[in-house]
This record gives sequence, structure tokens and C-alpha cells, in this order.
Amino acid sequence: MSRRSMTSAPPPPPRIVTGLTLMRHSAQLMVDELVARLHAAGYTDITASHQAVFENIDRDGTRLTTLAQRSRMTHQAMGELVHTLERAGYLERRPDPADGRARLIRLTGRGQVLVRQALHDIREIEAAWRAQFQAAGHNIDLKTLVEPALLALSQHPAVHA
Amino acid sequence: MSRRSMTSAPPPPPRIVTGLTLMRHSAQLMVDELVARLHAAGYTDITASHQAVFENIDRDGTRLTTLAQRSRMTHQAMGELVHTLERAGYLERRPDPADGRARLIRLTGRGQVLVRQALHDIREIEAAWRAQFQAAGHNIDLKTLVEPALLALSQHPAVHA
DNA sequence: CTTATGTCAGGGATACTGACATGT
DNA sequence: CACATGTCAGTAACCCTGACATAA
Repeated sequence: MSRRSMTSAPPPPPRIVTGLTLMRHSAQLMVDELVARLHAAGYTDITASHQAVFENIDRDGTRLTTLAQRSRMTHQAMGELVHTLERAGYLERRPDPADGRARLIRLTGRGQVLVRQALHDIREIEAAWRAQFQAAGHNIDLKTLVEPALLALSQHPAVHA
Repeated sequence: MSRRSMTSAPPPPPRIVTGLTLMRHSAQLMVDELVARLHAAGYTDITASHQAVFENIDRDGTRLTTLAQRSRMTHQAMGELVHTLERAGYLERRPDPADGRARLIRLTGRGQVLVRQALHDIREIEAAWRAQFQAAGHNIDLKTLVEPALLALSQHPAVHA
């Protein structure tokens, strides 16, 4: 569960509205909404932090260290996430045939079903955005909107210097 | 300081790229970048969590409870944030003349300077975004784009039901 | 031996729940 | 008394640092 509680209060607008605050709040709402839908679908043990695993795991398995690098966290923290999801039956670990030191982390069948459900929910959530965009007269896709920002920011020296 | 460390690794793309993941990562990068700039400007005691205070405080002072509601957290958690920023000299508390039970939390002079600096940095961060966006052939403002999305999500039943 | 992978132990920062004191 | 405001205490979830075991 997200550490941030799902309060029932109507969302109050912030006083100083910048693009940054809008991004922050939008991302927050999207993730909360996704977790709420997954809970409603019966996946009550999934939390927002697990997103880091599911969005970075490869179809044919991924090493713990790789998962950690992709999600920009320590391998120790990622190890804990993987351990939880493994106990819950979403992941399994098998020795890497190509490297005796490593183990590959893969989705189980149950894990694949969960990811499919999540992608379905995300599509629905994003559809609400698109509808609002079009109602406002824009005809643009969410990826098109956010991708250049990600590029610009990830190339900025201060971010990784 | 953000709990998430500022690793020097190049940003690895996630495997499953949805609008949701892009939003999440962009918001993360923007906030990290802002905090890094504020630190560089000498505000070494500011962390990402303090954003919740500065973006929700009114010019003429705001109650603790109101700050908490606006940032969707408990008043206890907000109380801790305010206490820290008060000790650091960015905020001050004075009795509310209109209600003896309440106290109004306001920016000090130092706090106002900080907010001005932060807004300046945010403008610069967003400029990089806009440049990439225009390079891609689009000519639209960030607020215009994100605001309807935020509206759509905040009105969704599951978010606050 | 050096390097990469992963685990174990402990701690820090954030925000929560519950209980309570105070003032209207 | 009921209610709103705010504080104090304890805890949960998340992620970090440091130390270490293992295998290539």
C-alpha cells in the first residue's frame, strides 16, 4: 500500500501552481489510482514501490543488480522488494546459466497475469487524460508530452554529476 | 535531502514504458534537480518533502490543518515538516487573531527569498523541457497540457472514494 | 587476487495511527 | 459537552550505508 493514505477529502489545489507541482501531483494521483484498482482486482499485497520491479523486469529474466540500476536504487533495497514479491508468488529466481554467480529474476505465471492487469488499468487511467486533452482542444499523446522532458532532464549535468 | 540518492549512473530506460512511468520518472527527476539546485544555492537544509509546505502556504499565513489537507497528509506529519522549517528560520507561527485555538504559519523573509529562488529554478528546469518540446514540433504550455489531466484524475471516483 | 553478485545488519527520513491537552 | 486545533509517542514502509560471503 502506498504510504500516502487514500484520504476521502476532495483534492485541494496548491497555492503555487508550476509545471513541477502539476507533474508531481499527477504522477502521485496516477500511481494511487493504479494501486487502488489493483487492490480492487484482488491484488491487495501490491504497493506503489513494487512498480519499480514490474516496469524494469525483462521477459526472459533480469539480474537483481540490473533491476536496481534501472530503477536507480541500491541492490539491497531492490533485493527486499524482490524478496517480498517472490514470497507472494509473483516472481521466481533461477540460476543464470551464463554466469554461475548470478540468478535471474523472472515473472511467474501469476506475475504475468498481474502485469497484464496493471497495463490494462494504466490504459484506462490514461484514457481519462486523453479525453480531457481532447475536450480542451488538444490532440496529443501522453508519451509525446512527457518524453522530451525526461530526455531534457536526464541529460542535464546536475542530475547525474 | 531526497531519500533517493543522486547516483552518477546514466538513466537507464524502463522496460515497459507507459505514460504513467514517464510521469513518475519525470516528476522524480524534476524534484531531484530542484533540490540539487537549491543545495548548490546554499539551501542545504531543504529536502524534497518540504515542497509540500512551500507550494501550499498562503501569503498571509495558513493553519497547520489547512496545509495538511492541501498536501493530502496528516496534520501530524505536516506538523513535523513545519517544525523543521521553523527551526531553520523559513517559517514563523503567530496566533490567529480570528480564532484563539489556531496559529497561522507564515513565511519569514528568509522563507520568501527561498521561494523566489525555487520558482526561478523551476522556471529554468521547465525551460529545458519546453525547448525539447518545441524541438519536437509542438508549441504548447506545460500547464495547459497537464492541468486537464490532473482534473480528470482528481475527479475520478476511486481516487477519493 | 580482483571483481561482480548477492545477503545480513543497522539506521535514517518520511509519514502513519492512536492518545491526549487545550481552547471555543 | 462537542468540536477543532495541535502535540506527543510509537510504529510502519521505504530506502540507505557498511560489512561480509560466495563464485568467476
